[in-house]
Amino acid sequence: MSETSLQPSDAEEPWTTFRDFLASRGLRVTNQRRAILSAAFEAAQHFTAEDLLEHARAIDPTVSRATIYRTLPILTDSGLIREVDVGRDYKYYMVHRSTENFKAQVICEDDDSIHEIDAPFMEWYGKAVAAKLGMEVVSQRLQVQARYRRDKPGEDWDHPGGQSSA
Amino acid sequence: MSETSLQPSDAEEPWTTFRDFLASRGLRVTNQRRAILSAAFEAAQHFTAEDLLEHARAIDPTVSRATIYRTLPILTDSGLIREVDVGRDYKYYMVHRSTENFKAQVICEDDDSIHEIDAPFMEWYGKAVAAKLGMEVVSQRLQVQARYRRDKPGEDWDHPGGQSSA
DNA sequence: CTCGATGCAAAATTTTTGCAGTCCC
DNA sequence: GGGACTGCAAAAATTTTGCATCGAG
Repeated sequence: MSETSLQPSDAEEPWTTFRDFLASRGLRVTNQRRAILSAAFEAAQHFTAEDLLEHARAIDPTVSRATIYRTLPILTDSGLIREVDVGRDYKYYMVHRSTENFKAQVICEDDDSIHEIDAPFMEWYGKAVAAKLGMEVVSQRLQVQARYRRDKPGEDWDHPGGQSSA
Repeated sequence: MSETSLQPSDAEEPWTTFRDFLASRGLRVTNQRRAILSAAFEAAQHFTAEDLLEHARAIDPTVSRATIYRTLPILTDSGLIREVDVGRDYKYYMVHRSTENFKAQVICEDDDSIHEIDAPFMEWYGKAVAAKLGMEVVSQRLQVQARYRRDKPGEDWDHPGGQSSA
């Protein structure tokens, strides 16, 4: 599908969205929040609170761990960031690239990279299942844990270039 | 509580499996491990390590928190227990009822109950997607977070009666 | 100015680990 | 009897919170 993966304008959109969201909640725009947002969107893959702290500090050294933890819920509420559970450890987050299409996540166990695949009918399926139980869908995800058959190295924060959208 | 509360044979099978698994690994059979296994299978829903400790102690008061944490990995390795991520807190585990069919999990946000629904074609889909990426599936899950439209109370450990398998 | 936001550090939670005693095989 | 297993308690690791100060609007 049309994937405007990395374009200068991409850095604008999240910020606009975030700024509007803050305004709508009567929250304030601060340098720390801006730095945290930027750091999150610089991440090629999922990240932990600690990862985010490190990268946000690279942008604004005054960012503290407490602020990271206080900002993360705001970001998830805004829909810009999403929680995911990759490994079995801490909490992981990742940028919510598209709100439009439902994506299946293929999580590579070799390098923990995440590939997002369009799976539109999946969304329909979830709704049907929930409806059968008399419920309504809040969110859903299809996660496939898999591993490469050949050694294709994955890209993380520190290894730019990694992009995955089949 | 009583051991064979649900079905007489149900209490046997997991234990046989577990015993064999322990033997295959050269691990020993202890009262604590037996109590922990029983407690896990008494759970109607998912549970945390702390929940498991409480219920295991009801069976064998000598069970310690450390042993719970040391046994949990063994249980997951054996395939009898499975990790799930329901809310956003601690680790949750639940009994791995069926290895046969792929199940979609409908997680109710109102009461955190989990309904497992057969979704066989989902498995096929995951395999296809992974194959397209040159990977092979290790495991997969479809989780649907939903909420009731009417207040249908959920069943937890202490509230027997809750069963869900559509 | 006003009140939200932040940093720091202490606290709260969940999970892990060292050690000495216990008990399965 | 040997070595795995356990309980206890201290330690780690992650996330939360109180308080004084700072800064956005």
